[in-house]
This record gives sequence, C-alpha cells and structure tokens, in this order.
Amino acid sequence: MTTRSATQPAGALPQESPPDAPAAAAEPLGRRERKKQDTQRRIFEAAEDLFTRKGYAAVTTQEIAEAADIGAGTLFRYAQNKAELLIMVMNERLRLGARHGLVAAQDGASAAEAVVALVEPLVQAAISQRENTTVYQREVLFGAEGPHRAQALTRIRDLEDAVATVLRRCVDGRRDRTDDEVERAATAVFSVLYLKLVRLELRDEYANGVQPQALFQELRLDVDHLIRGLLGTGTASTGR
Amino acid sequence: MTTRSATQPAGALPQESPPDAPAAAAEPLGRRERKKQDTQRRIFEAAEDLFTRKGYAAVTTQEIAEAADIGAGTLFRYAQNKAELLIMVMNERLRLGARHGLVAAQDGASAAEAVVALVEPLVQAAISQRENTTVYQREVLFGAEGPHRAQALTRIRDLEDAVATVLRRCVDGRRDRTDDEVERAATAVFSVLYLKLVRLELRDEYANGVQPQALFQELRLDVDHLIRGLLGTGTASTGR
DNA sequence: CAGCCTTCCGGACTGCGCTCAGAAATGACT
DNA sequence: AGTCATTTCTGAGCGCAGTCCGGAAGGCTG
Repeated sequence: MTTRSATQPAGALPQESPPDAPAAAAEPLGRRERKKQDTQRRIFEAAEDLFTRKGYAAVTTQEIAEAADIGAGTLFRYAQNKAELLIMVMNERLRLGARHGLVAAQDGASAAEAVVALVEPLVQAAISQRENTTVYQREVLFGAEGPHRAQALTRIRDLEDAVATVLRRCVDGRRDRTDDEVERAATAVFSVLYLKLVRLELRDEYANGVQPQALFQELRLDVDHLIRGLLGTGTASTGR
Repeated sequence: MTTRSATQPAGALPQESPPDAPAAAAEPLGRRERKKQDTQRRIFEAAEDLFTRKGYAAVTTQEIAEAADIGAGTLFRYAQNKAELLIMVMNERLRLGARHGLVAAQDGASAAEAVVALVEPLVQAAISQRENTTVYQREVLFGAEGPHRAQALTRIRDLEDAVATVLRRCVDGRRDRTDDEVERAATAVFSVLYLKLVRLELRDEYANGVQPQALFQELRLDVDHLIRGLLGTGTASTGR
C-alpha cells in the first residue's frame, strides 16, 4: 500500500555517463527509448530556463509543457509534480558545484573553512536564486516522495558524511572520541548550517540583500564554535 | 511595496483575557464587533475540529466555511490562507502545553532534561498528530507572512531564549563563557532538536510508529552531547 | 425614521496543478 | 503489408485555494 516498488520511471536524471554499459550492443536503443530521452532532455531544459528566468511561483506547468513541446499531461509522466521539476534542475546545478566544494574542503586551512566549503554550492545558490532555493529546501524537507527528491536526500546525507570526515580529521590524535560522537557532531554542524540558511532566506521579510562575505563569515564562526565544543575547548583553527 | 503596515486583522487569536481593558466602558462593543468575534470563534472551532478529525490535506476551505456557517469568501477575511488556519489552531494547542513545559524545565534533574522538557509539547504534537504538525512546521518555516505565523515565530524565539536560560544556568560558575557563546549554543541545540523532529516526522516513509520513549531518550542524548561541548568536556548531568 | 457612509459578507468566478479515458505510436509476429 | 498487444501521449476536465465586486448591514448625524 505504501509504495512505489522498483518501478520508478528510472533514468530521468542527466546521466553521469556510465563508463561502459553492460555487454549488450552500444546503440541498441529503439526509437521509443530515444524519443523518451529526448523528451526528458527538452523538459529539463525548459524547466531550467523558465525557473531561472521567472522563478518557481511565476512558472506554470503549462508553460513548461509548451516550451518542451509536449502536452500538459505528458509532463507528469516525467515528473511526479511541479516541485520535482525544480528539484531535478537544482540537483544538477548543485552537483556541478559539489566537486569544487570537495576540492576546496581538502585544502581548507581550518576545519571550519573546510566544512563551510562543503556547503558553499548551497550557499551560493541561496544567494543568487533565493526563491528557487527556498522552494528547493522546502520540498526536499517536506515534499512528496519522488526520484529526484530521493536523490536530493542522498546528496544531503553525503554532505553530512563529508562533514563527519572533516571532523574526524580534527579529532584524530587529539583525544579519542567515539565515532558516534563525531557523527552526532556532524549532524549538529549540518543542522545549524541548514537552518541558518533557511532562516536567512526567509529574512527577506526583514532585510533584503545579504552580504555573501558576511554570511560565510557567520557560518565559519558557528562551525568553529561547534568544533571547539567537540574538541573539548581549545582553538580548532588548525584543522588537518 | 513590501508589506502590511500595522493594518493586520488584529485579534484573531483566542485572547489571553486581558486583565482589564483600557478605561473605556467594559462592554462598549457594537453589534458589529461582537458578531466579528463570534465568527472568529466559530471559524476557530470549525478548523480545530476538522483538522483534528480529518487531517490538513483532507479538509477543504469550503468545509471549514460551511462548518463555521459563513460564505467561502468570508473565511479569507479572517485568515490569509488555509495554512494560517492550521497555524492558528496549533499555536493555541502548543500554548496550552507550553506552561507545563516551562514548569517541567524548572525542576528537570539534568540540563538536558530541562531542555527536552521545553520542547515536549512540540514533540507530543508531532507524535499524536503527525500530519498536522508536519504541515505546521513547513508553513512556519516556509509559509507566507501572516499574523498567526508571526506569532509562531515569536514562540520559537521564546523557546530558544528559554533554552539559552537553561544553558546559562549550567555555565554559571563553571567557566565564564560570553553570552554570545551561550546564545550560539542555544541556537545549535534548538536547530538540532528541530531538524531531528522534522526528520522523524518524515521517516514514516521508512518506518512507522515511533516510540515516544525512545525519541525523548534520543533527544536527551543529543542535547547532553551539545551541552558537554559547551562546557568543555565533562558530564553535564548535574544541571542547575 | 431617513439618509449616508463605511465596513463586512458571500458566492460566482478564476487560475493552476494534476488526472484520466481515449487516441496514437511503436514494435513483434505472421 | 496487416494484425495485435503494449507503451506513450494528450488535452478536456476536475477539485480546490483564493479573488472580486455587487449588495447587505451596521453605525452616525439630524
């Protein structure tokens, strides 16, 4: 009763070019499959363009369907709902930023900087596309199930793991903390960052135009404090 | 362009019986005002009943209007949107639980227990009315502006302050932490609690039927770790 | 009570996300 | 090519949140 079994519409996301497909001929895609992928691509491009230009709320699913040159009903065979279209687009955007984040985290001077570097793509998105990012977070947290949302959740979990890794580097050699403690701390760090971002986005009710620099500084401070707590006082400024 | 000035529909919430109204006669309410308050009350009761019995999604604004015996359009002169109706109801429910929470926090054995006691009403609501609570949190975080949501935000802020107070009691005498540090810690504690709650509510996708006991235990552990961090290692089990 | 202004009410209406029953396309098999 | 089963597409239609404007009802003054 619950659930979609393994019958998800599958693909749907701009594939990470699988190095080599299993045995079967390299190009045995029937007309059907090709058409489907093409439609998928057109939908993605239409959604990306419209959402970016006009913002989530101002875009209707009709518009997207028309821009993708398909019927209004067809759209919903490729996405469970409007929100999933945005999640799809944002996932891709964040994926592109993620690599940079991971690299930056490697040579972040302090642990705090490393952690902040990890979430930088999200922060950048939050600054440059406030509305879409807000909706993205809302829907990832509270939206209906769907393949793209599931992927977003996976990405979040990965981010958390990455934070844990950074923290583990800090802890190593200092005093032995259990893995449990480190993971708890990672969750704490991430929770604070995430909610801070959300609050910030909502702040346009109070003050508009956030200073990116100030924001990053803020985040770094918060993380620093948390890490200091984890290490049991003392400065955390020498990360790795 | 932004905004509602001070022209909010005012009242709207089951008043905390103001001890004595300013000078002007005790009962100078014109028929109009009386009718308005009555309508307000009927809307509140209708919304409370329907949301509780059927759950947010299954209730239509039409239904509420009919149950309150008013026109469909009239409803929206008393609430900005459907979500505000739920927020209104939940605010009241949480307000009733809040007092108990504050008392429990006073004589909580450990600081962790005190903090958990503060959020107990929310947790209880989350357990007994999962759907409504989820919507409540979603709308408080991401919903459109409105008087009831504003009040919910205030309540959240108060809760955070209460947490800070508890923490301050812990810190007192141990080592001097700046207020800034304490407030940061309070925000951290609260963020973790809040997100944990949210995640838990969403977990019905994975596992249903949460054990209240286990949940509270979980929360207590988390808070304990955070406090230990703040205190700079050592047990935090002796709160006040 | 009579007139007038303001405030409030209500239900037809709009717009949008999403569905569904039927049409069309595709490919496998004669 | 012709038939048929299956997958995919489609757009008219539905339900619902929220709007709008014509009209009713309260409160004031004389």
